[in-house]
Amino acid sequence: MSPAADSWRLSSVERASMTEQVLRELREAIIEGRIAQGEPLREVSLATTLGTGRSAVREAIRQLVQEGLVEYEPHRGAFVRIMSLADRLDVYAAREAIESGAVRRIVAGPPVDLSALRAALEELRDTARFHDRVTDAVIAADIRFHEELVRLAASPRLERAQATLVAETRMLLRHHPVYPWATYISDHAAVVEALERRDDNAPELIAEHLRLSARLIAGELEHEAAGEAARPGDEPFSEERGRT
Amino acid sequence: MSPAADSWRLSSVERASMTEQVLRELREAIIEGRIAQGEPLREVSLATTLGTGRSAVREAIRQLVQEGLVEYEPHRGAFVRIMSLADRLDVYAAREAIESGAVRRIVAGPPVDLSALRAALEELRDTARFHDRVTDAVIAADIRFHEELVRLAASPRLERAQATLVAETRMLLRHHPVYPWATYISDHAAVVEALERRDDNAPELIAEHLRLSARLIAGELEHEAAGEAARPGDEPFSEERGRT
DNA sequence: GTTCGTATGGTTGTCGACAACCCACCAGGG
DNA sequence: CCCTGGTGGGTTGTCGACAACCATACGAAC
Repeated sequence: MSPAADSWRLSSVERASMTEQVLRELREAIIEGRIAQGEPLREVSLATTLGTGRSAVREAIRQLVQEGLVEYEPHRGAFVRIMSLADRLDVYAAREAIESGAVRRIVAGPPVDLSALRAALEELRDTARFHDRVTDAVIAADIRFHEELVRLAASPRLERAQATLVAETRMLLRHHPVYPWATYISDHAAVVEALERRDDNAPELIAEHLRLSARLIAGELEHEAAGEAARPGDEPFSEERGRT
Repeated sequence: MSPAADSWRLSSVERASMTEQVLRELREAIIEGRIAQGEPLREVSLATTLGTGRSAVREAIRQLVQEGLVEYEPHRGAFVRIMSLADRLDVYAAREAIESGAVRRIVAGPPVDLSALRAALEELRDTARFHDRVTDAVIAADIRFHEELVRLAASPRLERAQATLVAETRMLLRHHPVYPWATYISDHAAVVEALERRDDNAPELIAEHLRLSARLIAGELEHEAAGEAARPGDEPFSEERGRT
């Protein structure tokens, strides 16, 4: 009955189900752009190339639909979602609602332990210090910080809502224009400090941070919109601008 | 090539896939409490009773997991989620973030057409007038209003986030204590009026409305928590209090 | 030329079968 | 008595097969 006789504290090893593996593989492939936007995801084709059955692929695709990376049309199949400018802005609009809502909840509720968030901030600082551009490590640290932030609100449903936006966020960050580093770090630090003071302005700080990111994304693409000039907010972002 | 030769404007009739039918059936059964909380959802059993195969049931269950009605443990199966008091409060906490975020977006953005929202409000008024207690019709009208509200924010991702909370909301409303009707209607009306004035206080109004609902739910159950007094926020809400 | 019907290849929707797995039970040894 | 190891029933994980379906191309009739 001694529940803690295993004092080595080992992290539970988890076997990955077939669906899980396929899910990860497809998600990474889409985020990294190895599968182009608009491309169809054929079940049998993917199943054979991944060396698995259709069921696993099907379930993985269903999950990717939830994450917004894939679009599904009944009897027609799944397609890698084409992210219009409006879509990219919407990711940040939704994140603004969720994350600022979470922060609002944190400052309104009882005091919370901020150590995990501070640690995430430090890691973000260090990672950014060693990378002069937006690498996967920086992206991971950034996501981590925002996840830790929402976690403090102690709302499983807000966490879930945020989780469905993580994949899209990662995708966008990969194509993010250079963020002014000083501002980037200080934005995050400001949020932490505001939380330490239990400042009512904290929700607005995180919101403003996200709005800035959104504006950068919109700004980067302005010349594209100017080039086509037809229907702004409808062009996929160019993965291969300048290639071939 | 004349795309509008069919001037009758008929609403697209949609055949329901097997999965869709199973999904609806299970969802209603859970919301109405015909399947008790904690009850396991066995795939073969459900498949045979519903006269379908396991695939349909499986996919439906996956969707219900997303909607928060069902909990899933790998290799163990699916179980109707047991909603603790904390869970019920969390539904409203998440809704507060999403809906007040949506309203914040509406008042910050360009003016929008409020006619649909006004219509929803009227319908809510009329429905409530003819029902002295919380019926399915009232619930539907309420949900409709809040959906219309978020819709005005023109954010697909916020709509999606809200959609995942609709099922749980319906479930909670069915067991909602009597809401003071006058306040109930005026709360909604106040939001619409604030939007008409493009009032900065509109987000706070909807947030307060949701907080009131949450408090009512918490209040109703206080004596239960007092009765057990052990771990508050962990008891499922009693479907059969006073029966048999 | 346009419209309709029809054939056809490829894809998804749905199903049942088999393997992998979890869990409760029981027997045996310390 | 407690722990270990094995066993069996029931459930999920995964797969391939067949049916239903969609889109296109190709004629035929007007």
